[in-house]
Amino acid sequence: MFYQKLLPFIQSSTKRTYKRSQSIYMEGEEPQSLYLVKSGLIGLYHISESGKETFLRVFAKDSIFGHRSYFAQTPYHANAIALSESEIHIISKEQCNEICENHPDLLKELMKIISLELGEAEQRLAGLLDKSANTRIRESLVFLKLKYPQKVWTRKEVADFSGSTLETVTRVMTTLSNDGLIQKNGRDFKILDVDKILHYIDSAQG
Amino acid sequence: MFYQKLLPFIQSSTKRTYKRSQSIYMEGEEPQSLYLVKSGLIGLYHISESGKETFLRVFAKDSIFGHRSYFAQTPYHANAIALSESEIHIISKEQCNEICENHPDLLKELMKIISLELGEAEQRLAGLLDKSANTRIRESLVFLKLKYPQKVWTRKEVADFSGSTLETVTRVMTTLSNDGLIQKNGRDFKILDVDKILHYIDSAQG
DNA sequence: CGTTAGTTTGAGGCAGATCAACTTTGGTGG
DNA sequence: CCACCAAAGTTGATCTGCCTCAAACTAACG
Repeated sequence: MFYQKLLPFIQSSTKRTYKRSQSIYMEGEEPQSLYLVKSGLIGLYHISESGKETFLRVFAKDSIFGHRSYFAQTPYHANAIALSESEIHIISKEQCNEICENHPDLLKELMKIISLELGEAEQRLAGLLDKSANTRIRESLVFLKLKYPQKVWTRKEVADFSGSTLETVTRVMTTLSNDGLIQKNGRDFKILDVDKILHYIDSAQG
Repeated sequence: MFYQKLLPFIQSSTKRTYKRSQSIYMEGEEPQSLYLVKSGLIGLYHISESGKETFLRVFAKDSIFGHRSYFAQTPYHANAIALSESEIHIISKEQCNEICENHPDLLKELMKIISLELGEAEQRLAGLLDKSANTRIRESLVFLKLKYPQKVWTRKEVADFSGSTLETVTRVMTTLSNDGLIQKNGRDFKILDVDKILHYIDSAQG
């Protein structure tokens, strides 16, 4: 795996800790390094002038981030924010260059990662146009909670990820809970029936 | 530039011609090659089960496509369709492998291309959520027509690119034409005042 | 010129955003 | 351990952008 191959470079790298809501980098800044998540959860957010927040990507243990801007050679197009207490390895530009020059296998691995990310982004782009908010919210609940079960996802985070609002997320969750498809525990929740959540007949689109 | 570096590999590659609306590859197929546009215009489309078409990317002279699926090692996630008569070089999987193994500079170049594409996709994703259809249509008109002026863009193509409908595109274009910001010539149109088109006060969002 | 693909215009409806007021949760410190 | 309070969640009522459906029109090409 990618992370394994990267290990030798991490030995000599800086490690930093971030608390929830702390920013690792901000849109517009020049990329100076790559980041590797050692523990915790990082969210990549786009924030528009009007203040609308869009939750673009999640990074968990062993994921890298900051790679897009590094290779595009453009300023960051979004903000990286800790979603929970996180430890991050910071890989310097010099180390990155060394990797690129002398480790084509790692480069190819990175290529695969970014290709998958582009696929996901375009899939979501299309989904925003042909799926109802209700459907997107249900898919996001399943995706986020099954992939990162330890995290207590807020309604706002689900809303920003699904492209909706926290009020609408609340309403969908209330319905799902009443139908016994999820179980609410305080602010947290549990997925009870993945299939029914995803195949729920959405009156908005049959 | 990328295209220049790729030239040696193209000499021995197959060349094919596609008519407007002809498909180069379809979603779900296994990637067998990379494609390089020699002339014409290619559109990458996602088509949902309900039939909704989303226009993801445009490829003009000297752009490659098919690279995302090739490196992600997944089936194509979208359809590549000729938007006008086009000549395409087809670079075989074997040649691709050879490039990856022995030409890290080309690989890094590809990395940059795909990083920029991911940035654009995520920018558009966020735009769908915080900009009105009206704004997105005006931006798309400017982007598509200024970047590819020779192409007579249909209302449907603009709609699929902006995430809207052809009726709404028609209405926006009628307004812009009445205000003297674009000039309609039959089915084609000309951009007259980029700044005013983009800074148009959208009553929907100020 | 006939035919098809593309465009225009109108009328109607609704998903879900927005605004607002209230309740609950869970961490903090006295 | 309890009281407090900021952060998060709930619920209701309203409003609208623009999608959808429908029907008539026109460009462009063989």
